Amino acid sequence: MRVTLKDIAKETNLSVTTVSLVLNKKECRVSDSTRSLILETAEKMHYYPNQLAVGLVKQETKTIGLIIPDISNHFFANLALGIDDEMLKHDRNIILSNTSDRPERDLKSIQVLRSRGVDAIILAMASNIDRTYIPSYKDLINDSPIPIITVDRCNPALNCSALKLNNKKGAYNAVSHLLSLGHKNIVCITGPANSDSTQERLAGYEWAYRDAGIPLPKKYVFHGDYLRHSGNEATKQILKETDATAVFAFNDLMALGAYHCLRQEGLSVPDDMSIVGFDNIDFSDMLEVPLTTVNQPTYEIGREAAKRALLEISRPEAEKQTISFEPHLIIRKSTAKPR
Amino acid sequence: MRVTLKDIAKETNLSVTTVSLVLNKKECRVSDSTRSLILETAEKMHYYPNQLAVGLVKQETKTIGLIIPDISNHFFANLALGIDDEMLKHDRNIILSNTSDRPERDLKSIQVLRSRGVDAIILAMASNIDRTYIPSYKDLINDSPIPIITVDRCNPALNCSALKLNNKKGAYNAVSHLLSLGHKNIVCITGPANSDSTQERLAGYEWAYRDAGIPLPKKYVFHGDYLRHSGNEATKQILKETDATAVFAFNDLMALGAYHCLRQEGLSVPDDMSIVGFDNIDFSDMLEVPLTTVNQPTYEIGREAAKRALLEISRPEAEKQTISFEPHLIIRKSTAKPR
DNA sequence: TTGAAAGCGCTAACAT
DNA sequence: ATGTTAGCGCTTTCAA
Repeated sequence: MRVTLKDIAKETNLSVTTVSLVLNKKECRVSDSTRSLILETAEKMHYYPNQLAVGLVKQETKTIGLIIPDISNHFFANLALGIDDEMLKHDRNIILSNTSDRPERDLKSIQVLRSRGVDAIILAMASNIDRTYIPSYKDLINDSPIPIITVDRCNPALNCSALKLNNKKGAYNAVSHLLSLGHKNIVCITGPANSDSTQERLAGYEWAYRDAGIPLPKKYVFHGDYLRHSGNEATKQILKETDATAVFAFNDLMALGAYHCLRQEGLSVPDDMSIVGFDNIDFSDMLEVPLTTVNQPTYEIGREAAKRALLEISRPEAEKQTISFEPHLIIRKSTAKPR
Repeated sequence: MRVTLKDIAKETNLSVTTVSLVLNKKECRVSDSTRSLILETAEKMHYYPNQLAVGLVKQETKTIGLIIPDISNHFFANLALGIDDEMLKHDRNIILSNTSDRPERDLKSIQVLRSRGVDAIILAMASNIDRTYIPSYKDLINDSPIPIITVDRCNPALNCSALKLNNKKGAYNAVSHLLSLGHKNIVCITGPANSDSTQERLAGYEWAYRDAGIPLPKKYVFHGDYLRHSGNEATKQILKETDATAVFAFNDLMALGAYHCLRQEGLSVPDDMSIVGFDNIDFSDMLEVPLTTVNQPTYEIGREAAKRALLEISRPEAEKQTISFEPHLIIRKSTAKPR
């Protein structure tokens, strides 16, 4: 059995109250002599408080729930790191919940984490949420007794603060860069059609063309699934069906697939084909031809989400807020003038 | 305020005891009618138990602490995933603690997690632990009231179960492969000199040479720090100072650095130089020349660590155990006969 | 078949 | 300056 307040009280012949007061550094009352006596015996007996008990009475656990699709994904790992670093500063811990991108697990996790008394939840929702799930999310999130902050992915029906990259602007930047190099026929490799980010990036693509006053190519949408292989396949199709001079892959993994396909075909990047990615994962600057890509400040988003959670914990009446991060195009070697 | 047992008791005109009994599925006692009444009102009122309270009385929180150096590192992220997946099956959650590879944070985290009542801790210690820290680790870990399982890194002075890859064997396999291709002059790019894994892999290297009855090269140790850049620098040095035909990098990141250096010098892999890595990170098979490397079954190690933790929770008297994972060399395109 | 009461370890309002 | 008491939400003996 661990050492408790009671043990220390007994040892020092003082009351539990006094011990508690001292150990919680409430300066008031208590003489210096008792104070130091208590401090010493606590030290000696290796006392440390039972946070379960503290949490039970204070109704606050100094604990935050983090729900994400896949911790092994570079994006979410960095997000988690940002959150944890920020929480550490505030002596809070995070309880991790990995959903394998399954909506029903999002919902279950929210319940479980609440059961565990977390003070707030940071949620990166599953990507493939079909309509039928939305009401359940709404039930759980709108009017939640604790703050819930969504990151990366959100849904307009949800009444909660949200932090995410301005995907549309990111895509706009990427495509504008290609257009300004002189490319006219730029094609996309998208993510899953029903994902928010795909829609937003596609809108950014079209916006860039409109803005430049250049007509859209006849066919420019090639579907991928955010995994590398799909980038490879889509590129094959692109080579067969179009005379595109540039490819905008909606993430770096698919851009990598495109590289592979082009190499197989004996084509060179960027001489035969320019490529832009999205995400700026670690490896995009370690490639033989470093990849031009849109940076996602994942770690920063994590930190800001943590800060926002903290704020809403201390001020539950605070207005829900949507915080948008501005994308930044990193120009490397995979883009050049068409020849 | 959340719905409590008491609320349900009041609503149904039953006692808290009965409600608790039913909701915990203790089949005994209780008539079918009261049972269903309770079940229904619990459902209706959206009751879910306060795990803090449960934990307090049961002295078990169904919660596991995970202490790792860096969740954004592919290795630890996969480890965490394995652990979480396994824990999910057993309705347990993990509390994450990121240490930035700082030993003092390891120690602090152990305390904090205990304070939070975790039932066990899985610990991947900081890599740069100098002697002065060992006693503190011993104090905290040996005779810990809860099981502590170390993964990846351990220390012989610690009395706890440990899971890790057989690094020596991994290095042996890698170097034997190169030797069998006909390479005689194979050099290493190591990790930090004071790290366990570096020592073990170096021993494996030498073992392979001994085993093959081939004399060791005059100079074969080049120091790196497990980061990419150091692989690049070491390779420059290797080209200048040796006539090696193969490089064994102690991790994939440094192997990547070696690739870059060789390309800069206009040399080709594997024609001019064979390269073997260690870890098998995602990207090692996405390179222009896919990397031959030693696989670490990180996810599996995580799952096994979780299982071990569970076992020691249920049987605290169980003998501490050291579990070694057998490495597996993945032969890709970066190794060939010397020419 | 059901309930009362004690207690897990702690905090905080209220005495003294 | 210090102690008494109640209670956070739950489980669990023991009693009815």
